[in-house]
Amino acid sequence: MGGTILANLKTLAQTLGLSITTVSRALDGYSDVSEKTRQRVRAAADAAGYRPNAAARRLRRQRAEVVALMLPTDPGHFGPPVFLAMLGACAERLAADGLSLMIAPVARGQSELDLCRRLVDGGRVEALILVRTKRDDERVAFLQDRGIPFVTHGRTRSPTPHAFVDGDGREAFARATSLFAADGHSGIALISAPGEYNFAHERRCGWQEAMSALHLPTDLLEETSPTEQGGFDAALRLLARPQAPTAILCATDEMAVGALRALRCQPAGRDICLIGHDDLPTGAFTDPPLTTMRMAGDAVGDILAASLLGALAGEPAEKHQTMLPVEFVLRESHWRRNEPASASAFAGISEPRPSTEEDPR
Amino acid sequence: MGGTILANLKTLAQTLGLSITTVSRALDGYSDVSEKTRQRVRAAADAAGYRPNAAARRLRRQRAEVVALMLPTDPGHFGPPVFLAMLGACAERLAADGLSLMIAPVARGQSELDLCRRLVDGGRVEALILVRTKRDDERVAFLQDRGIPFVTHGRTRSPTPHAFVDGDGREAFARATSLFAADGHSGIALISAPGEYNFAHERRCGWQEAMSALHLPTDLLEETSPTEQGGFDAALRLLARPQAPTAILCATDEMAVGALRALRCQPAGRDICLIGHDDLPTGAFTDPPLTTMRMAGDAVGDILAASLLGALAGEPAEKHQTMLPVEFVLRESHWRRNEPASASAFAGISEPRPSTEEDPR
DNA sequence: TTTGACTCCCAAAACGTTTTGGGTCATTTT
DNA sequence: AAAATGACCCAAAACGTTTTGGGAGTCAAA
Repeated sequence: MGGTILANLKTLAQTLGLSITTVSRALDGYSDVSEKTRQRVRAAADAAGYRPNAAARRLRRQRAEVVALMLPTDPGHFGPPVFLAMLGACAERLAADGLSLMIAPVARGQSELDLCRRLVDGGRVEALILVRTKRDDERVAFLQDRGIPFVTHGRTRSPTPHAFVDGDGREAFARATSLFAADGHSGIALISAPGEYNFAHERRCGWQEAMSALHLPTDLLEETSPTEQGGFDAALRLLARPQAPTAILCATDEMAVGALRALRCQPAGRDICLIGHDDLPTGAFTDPPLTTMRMAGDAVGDILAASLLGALAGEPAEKHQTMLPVEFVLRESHWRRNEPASASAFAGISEPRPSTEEDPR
Repeated sequence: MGGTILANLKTLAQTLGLSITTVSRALDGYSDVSEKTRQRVRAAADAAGYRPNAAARRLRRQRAEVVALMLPTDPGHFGPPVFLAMLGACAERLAADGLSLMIAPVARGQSELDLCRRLVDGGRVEALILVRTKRDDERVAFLQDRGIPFVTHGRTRSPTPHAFVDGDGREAFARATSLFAADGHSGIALISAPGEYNFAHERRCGWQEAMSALHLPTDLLEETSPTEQGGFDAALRLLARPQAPTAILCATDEMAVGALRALRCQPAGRDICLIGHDDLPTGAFTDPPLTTMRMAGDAVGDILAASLLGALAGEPAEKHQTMLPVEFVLRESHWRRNEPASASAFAGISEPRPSTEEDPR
């Protein structure tokens, strides 16, 4: 119960018979105040429940002490399951360094760049976290031009390097394609998300490169919105082709769930193999259970925060470019139902450690 | 384009040959600057990309312009599916009123009250959003004592009223209990979450009151942690009782999913009816698909923000106490598998509008 | 001419910190 | 005895804004 509503340096100084300067320096641990008075000040400050006023400190220090995370609100948004945990971990790590995490949703009809500007120009933020990067992301260019530290979740094609955390979707989709081929598939389709998104581009490249290396045609491609509906529609279109695929890769699990539903509708669809990406919890319960992939490393939020702190400390961007491996989560949708699962080429790959969605039995 | 890195009122004033005061007032639309100069100022400000420095403004105005949402990080956390959308909507609504939403996770080993104090005392926040309230929530008492505006997601037992948004879990659980009874059940169990949480208490009361009204015993009760594992364990314990229940109510879907798994393990379990609460997406895919309930009204985030703005404007708390009805989401887990679904008393209740998880067929 | 009203502008005082550039003693060194 | 060193402390300036309390003109009414 400190008593008074506000506790200033001024009131503290008056109470103690010291100057504001001395009180401030005492609390900040400068060496030019005696040990005795330092303790006296600490005690008084604690008793009064004193906390330096954030606005005043930020004004004087010219540091916002805030980092914003730009939250996309459009469909195919950043997937909930990991996201919230990531957010929490990130905020927690940042808080340990005196930084607050604020959520900046892009308002309807507002451009992401505008929001970026608003945040930076008002001195409201000191650094930014960008998710769902585009290949050519105008926010990245802007921030680099302005010299504002930032880290992205997902790479970009920016000529000047920047800090990022990303999964190796290209390698993962190439691997999945090869494994499908090893299982005897030759018509391997890709349901891709819009190519402007970097993650979609990478995954498509992985599929394309693997198909080319296998001398298989790369025309079994559908690009659609990264939503369940998009996946549903795209799968129907694939099935309607004269040469329908026997295996499908989906850029995201959300799309994969939609595709799976489409496959269940069509008699020819039930035998088609399918793999998604993201490890949405829902995938464990689809029919058949969805085989998928996920970025390894549970602490993406942590890495994001650490990289940002590095960028803030002026460390070179190259030191904070984290590529996380992508690991498979094998369930059932990837193997041909008329053959034993153990005969699949996928059966040879190493199993990931159990996910948190594990059956508690 | 703008040119210089910083744009002050000072530099603007110098450029225009005006005083700082005039520039400031012109931009704020005061009536005591001429229309001509106002336009001149606007133009110059826009050209320079001027935005008032947030820290300075906040210092002068003694307003943080920030509201924090305390994010629980412990198990049985706030459910992802609604949460992220809610967060975004809330932030968006607040931004429209010039407020930023910051995420304040309670760090490991830190008390929620401490965090509250830290936020308030440093003038870092102007108002707070509390989720997962306890019946006797120390944060509520603290904030009321300090006169800090806040809104909670979930009620509390606080003697002085405060703004909240909550679902009527008591009524919903009572109704579910009655409907189970109408279906011929007499052994209706409740797997409850810790009673210190207000939502858990309400739901338990609903069940208890309905059971008492029906002259049924209320000893088929298990209290456990609000996690999948908790639900799993509790269901096993219920099955092991001499008088096992024939129907089970679960305080949350997460617990219900665990319980469902437990029921599948036991031969006697497969005939037991079960209902959860929260409408987790996962529930649509469990075996059997989970019947559940959810808070109606898609715009909880919006209401939360609006109530907070009301509280900030000094409006009486009573004006911002929103009780949302809870609606059923009927799938399969609630009816006796050996009878037609249409024979169930549940079949008589009105169907909710389709959820976003609807099959796109 | 004085008075008042009205229009447009401004100097200066906050807001609460941090930091610069000393200042005042006492103690030691020349 | 004078000068230098060290240990403590402080006044005042900045950070960039908003707001208070006028001040200078102009014009119309007394």
